Amino acid sequence: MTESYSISDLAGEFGVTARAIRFYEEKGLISPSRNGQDRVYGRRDYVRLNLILRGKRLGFSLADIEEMMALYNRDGEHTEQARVTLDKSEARLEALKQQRRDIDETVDELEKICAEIKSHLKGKGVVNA
Amino acid sequence: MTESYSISDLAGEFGVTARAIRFYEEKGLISPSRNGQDRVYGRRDYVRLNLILRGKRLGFSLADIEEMMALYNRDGEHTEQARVTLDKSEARLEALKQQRRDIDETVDELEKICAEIKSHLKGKGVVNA
DNA sequence: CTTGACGTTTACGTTAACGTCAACCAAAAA
DNA sequence: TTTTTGGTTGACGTTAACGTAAACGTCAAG
Repeated sequence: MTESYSISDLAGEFGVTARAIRFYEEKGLISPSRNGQDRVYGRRDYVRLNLILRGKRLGFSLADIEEMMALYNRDGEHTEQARVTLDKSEARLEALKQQRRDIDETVDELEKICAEIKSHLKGKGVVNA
Repeated sequence: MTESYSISDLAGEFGVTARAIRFYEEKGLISPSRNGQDRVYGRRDYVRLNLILRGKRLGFSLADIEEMMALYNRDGEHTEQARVTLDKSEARLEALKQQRRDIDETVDELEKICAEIKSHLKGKGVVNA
């Protein structure tokens, strides 16, 4: 009952190629178990792949994504290491918030453009949406 | 008084290399005028460079950015072309909104991590921020 | 039994976005 | 006048993130 997936299951689910998935493994971002020679992906791998793709949508490099995922894997928490993790997390947060500001600006501008075009198209029976 | 900049002025202002700026020009994203052989950047170039860099922070490719900037340059607006522009704008908007959702999720997760670490570091006099 | 469908590894190819010279010109400063 | 300082055009180098192809194993269906 421990849900498992083949490589093409995952490729299908997430809309990526098997090659890409193997590549992420090669980079150490996921580590599926094996059934003989074949890769077997479990819940953990599924979640990680999801995180990877979200990171990609945000424009992060795989190296960035690896670092971010490491932040989730805090274990024993030695004090010194915890501080490092905290600093990295806060740096990431700053970058993400800058990104959100950038998005907000861009969205506003694009929405204005859309509005203008729509009003331009008005009175022409061209609007179908 | 028509404010103008040298290539290193811009490079300094935006924290990019002159090489990068020339590269953007080579790709047709900006087109400064010339004073003899030297490039002279005006207000328009300044604004465009700003848009380029914002696009980059959002993880867009230069080709994407070029397309987005073209959306701003609507001119005579032939009806048919206007529809194309509208469709493209709306597609971009969708992608941006997805990106915003991704950011919100990631920010939430990172903030939780920060909070946990902070509480872990409490009672240890290690918190300096 | 052989033909797919699906999986594997190994390895070279590709594109984007610059970095890094080299070799040059021109004006300003020493 | 020689030397900076800042700019220019090639042209080749580099890294990331896969794509693509070759060559092979495996198991179920025809």
